[in-house]
Amino acid sequence: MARSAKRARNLFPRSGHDHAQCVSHALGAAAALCARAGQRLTPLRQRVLELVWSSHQPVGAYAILERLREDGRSAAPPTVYRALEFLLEQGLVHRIETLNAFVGCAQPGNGHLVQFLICRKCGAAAEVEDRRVVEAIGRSAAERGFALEGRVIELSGLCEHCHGGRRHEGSRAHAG
Amino acid sequence: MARSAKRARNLFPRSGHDHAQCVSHALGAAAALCARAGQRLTPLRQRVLELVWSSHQPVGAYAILERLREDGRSAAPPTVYRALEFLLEQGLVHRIETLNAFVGCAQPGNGHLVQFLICRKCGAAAEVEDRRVVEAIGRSAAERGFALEGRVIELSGLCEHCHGGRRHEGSRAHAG
DNA sequence: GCGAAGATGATATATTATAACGTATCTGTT
DNA sequence: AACAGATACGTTATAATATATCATCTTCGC
Repeated sequence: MARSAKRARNLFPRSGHDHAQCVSHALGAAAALCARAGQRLTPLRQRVLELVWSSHQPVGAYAILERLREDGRSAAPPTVYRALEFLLEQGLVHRIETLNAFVGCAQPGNGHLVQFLICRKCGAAAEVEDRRVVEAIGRSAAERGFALEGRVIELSGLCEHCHGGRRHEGSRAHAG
Repeated sequence: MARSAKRARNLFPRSGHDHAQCVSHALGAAAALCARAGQRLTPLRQRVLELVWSSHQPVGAYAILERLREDGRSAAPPTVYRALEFLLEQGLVHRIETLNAFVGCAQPGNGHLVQFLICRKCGAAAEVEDRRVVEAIGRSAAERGFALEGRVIELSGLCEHCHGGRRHEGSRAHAG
């Protein structure tokens, strides 16, 4: 299934990781996807995407707005929200409901059904796509006669770097 | 065990159901729980709880505020938010993140880990507690070295009453 | 009744998000 | 190149949601 390579990816990158590469990878993928979809990744939209990717912590719309103004642009809330709306539609960013904030999509173009792990200490949000979770939720909804359309699954806690590296309590997994 | 009786409960009550009973049941359970916990369910808090329970649709804080004012009370946003904070702490109401709104807890005092099914047509939110979903999520987090603390699981779609009674269709879904 | 803790009142403001309308830019066609 | 329609962006105003702060009142244990 060629999944093992993907699992090796760092969910919560270490603070020392090469973040410039995260950004350039995301921007490259976005450009490719928009080109394929016939959508216009304008300079403004690209810049907003870049700002969303400025870290692995979800970013608020007004934080993005400030940064745009620091760029010297004239920008107002709709400037940011419209760009974000576009990026959400293209699947390039996700909205984190519990934070009213936005984070770059780690696997754009996958048509994925994702969950988020959100560390309350470092603030980072990791995108996870666990088939078993998606299936359990799908079954749960179906059994109750509910025609499922959208899923918001946001899990808070402490990431691997923020809780002393102790392994979880209760399940058998080796990981890493 | 002894779950089957509970499963018979209507997730999404019919429009014709006896809602007064939902409310009085909720208020009674709340009074009992607060008494046991040594917490004060003041008239204001009780009234806010009653307003949250005014339907099975999540209610916004400002809608509650208006109703309080219609009661003749002097009320301001903090009035409502403080009461809601109390009710959330006691597990008597839930916050629906995707709606910025609040809904009564169907099973208070259970220490439950719940999911919500939210109908985009009728607006009702049903509280679900599916062990398999909770377990799948717990395993997913644990395998990734994430110390799970909080779960927000909000599923949108059409409830049994709003999609013609058809049973689910394989649950194909959109990207995020 | 007294003092401390808790709850509410009241004012102000912060934060997040959208409506509405005008202008500019891009795209495809002639 | 000129045009027309569609799309994107600028701008102003305002809506919707949430919290900070301090004063007052109530309740509870003593």
